[in-house]
Order: sequence, then structure tokens, then C-alpha cells
Amino acid sequence: MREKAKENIVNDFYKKCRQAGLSLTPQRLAIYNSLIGNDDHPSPDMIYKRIKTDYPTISFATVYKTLETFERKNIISKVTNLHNTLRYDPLTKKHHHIICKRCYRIMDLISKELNSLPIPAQVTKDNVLLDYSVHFNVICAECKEKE
Amino acid sequence: MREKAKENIVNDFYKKCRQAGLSLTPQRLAIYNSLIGNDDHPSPDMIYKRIKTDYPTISFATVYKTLETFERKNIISKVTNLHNTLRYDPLTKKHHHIICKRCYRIMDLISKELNSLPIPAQVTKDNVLLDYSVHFNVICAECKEKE
DNA sequence: TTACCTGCAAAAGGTTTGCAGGCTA
DNA sequence: TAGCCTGCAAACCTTTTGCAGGTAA
Repeated sequence: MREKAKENIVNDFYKKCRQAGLSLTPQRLAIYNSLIGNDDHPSPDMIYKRIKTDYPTISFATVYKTLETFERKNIISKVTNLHNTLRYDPLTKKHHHIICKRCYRIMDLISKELNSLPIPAQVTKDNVLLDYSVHFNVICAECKEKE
Repeated sequence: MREKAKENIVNDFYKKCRQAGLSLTPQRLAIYNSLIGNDDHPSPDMIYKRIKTDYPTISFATVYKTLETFERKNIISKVTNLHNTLRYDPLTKKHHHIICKRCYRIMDLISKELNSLPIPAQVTKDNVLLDYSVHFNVICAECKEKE
């Protein structure tokens, strides 16, 4: 059963690569596996460390490049669109953000409706909820123009 | 009128600092002003550059420390809780995230209700909407335990 | 065989830290 | 005056880049 599940993951991966026009390499499979096998949303560094045991010569460059490729081909997703640098906001009251995925422009969005969403039980079950906000990922007018 | 508005901002700032038990310094006022005067959610680097003209000896350390202090005292807010490093997710279908503000643990949240929110007109007015997700900022069980 | 992929090393950003001197209250 | 704040410089961590050699198809 366990073996079967593993095999399915490998087959899935092969299929996804073929569809995306990507070469199959052991390194890529290892990186994919280290993501699929965990729900901890790893950083490149965490992935590098997990793989290092089986692939002692793996490099950070490969990890970074592979993750970026996977994301571009929609095989995985990136949680952190605004990781590049800290960004601050003078607005401290509850609000939401519209974020351009190309230029990282951030726009405030004040919306009564979004301020009173139903909170899923899973959120408050084990955690103390501080606040929440909705992120709208967009391509802004200016970036759309350019494309 | 203009002068009056400026004066109000300064008074506001003084009040906030007093309430927070912070010393008033010209640098802090300058940093605060550079945020209040703009809705572009600046990075520390952008703030540094804006202030450099009036305060040629300002340092990055001061900008970083001041911004962190302001945020801790709720005078401003940080847009990017997950800027520390890239984080990836094998889940590509629409979902949401529960994020611990202390340890940066990220948990997936799948919710039908949250998948069909009303989209405010402001979002689609000028931009192409790609997707959206709700971020729940929490203190997770483990971190709560520690505090 | 060809194009793509990997690994190395160096460089480039962005952020943090420690400390000495200066300023606010 | 005491304690907090600033500015400098160095260190640190994460990410990117260019290139030479290797591998998948």
C-alpha cells in the first residue's frame, strides 16, 4: 500500500513533467517528493537539507531554479509572493490588499463585507486568531499594458 | 489648509509616541511622515532613500529599528509577515492559509465558503484578477504554550 | 547529438548586530 | 543625568548569476 502510494506520486510527477515539457531528473524528483511528503510549506533551505542526505552534491542553485520552474509550470505554488523585501503600511485598521504579481505593487482595499467573513472552525480550534486579511493577486493596469 | 493637515500629522505622531512611551526624534518623525504621505507600502530601502535628502546621515539600521519599533507599538503595520524566506506548497488548487506570527508555521485551510467570496469592484476595475486567498494570522498552539 | 540541467563559486541584495557617541526627557 | 536612540561598519542570511561540464531524450 505504501509502495503503491509512492509509485503513484512518481507517476504523477512523470506525467506533470511531460505535460510541462520538462526533463526528468533524479534531483527534480527528490525536490518534488520533499514537498509532496510534507505539509509544512518548506523553504528552499529546508528542502536542500532534506535532500542533501540522498544527494550529497545537490546545490542551492539547483533547488532554487527547480522550485522556480515548478512554480512557473503550476506543479507547485509559492506561498510568499512578497518575500523580496519588507513592506510597511501606515494603515493599522482592518483592511485587505490587492497585490500585483508582476511589479509587487500593493493597494489597500477597505471593504465592510470582507471584514466579517465566517471564520472556519479549523482556524480557532488550536490557535489564537489575531486578525485576517484577504490578498487579491492581480496583474495591475500598468503591467497588463506592458505585456 | 495644507499646513494645518501637516500639523495634525505631527500632533498625531507626538501623541502616539507618548502613548507608546517612545522618545521623539526628528528621524522618527521623518520615517513616520514618509509612510503617512504615501499609500505605496514602502520598503525600508524606499523610506531610506526618501529621507536621505533631508537627513543625509540617516542609516539603514535606524530605519529598520524604527520601523520594527513602530510596528511593535501598533503605530504602523507590516504587510509582509512571510518576507524572511521563500515558502512553497505542493497544493495548487485554491486554498487559504493559517499563519503563526511567532514561528511562521503555515497551515493549509480548505474552505468552500471562502472560495466564493464577493469580489469588490475595486479589485477588478483596473486589474486582472488571478486568484485570491485569505490569510489568518494566529498564534499557534505551540507558541501560545511557550508564552 | 542537442538542448536542457546541474553544481560550483562568486556576487548581489536585504537585514541584523554590536558598539560608541549623542540626544531626549 | 540616565536611558534611550542613532550611525557606522561588519556580519549574516537568502537569493541570483555565469559558466563549464554532464545528462536526458
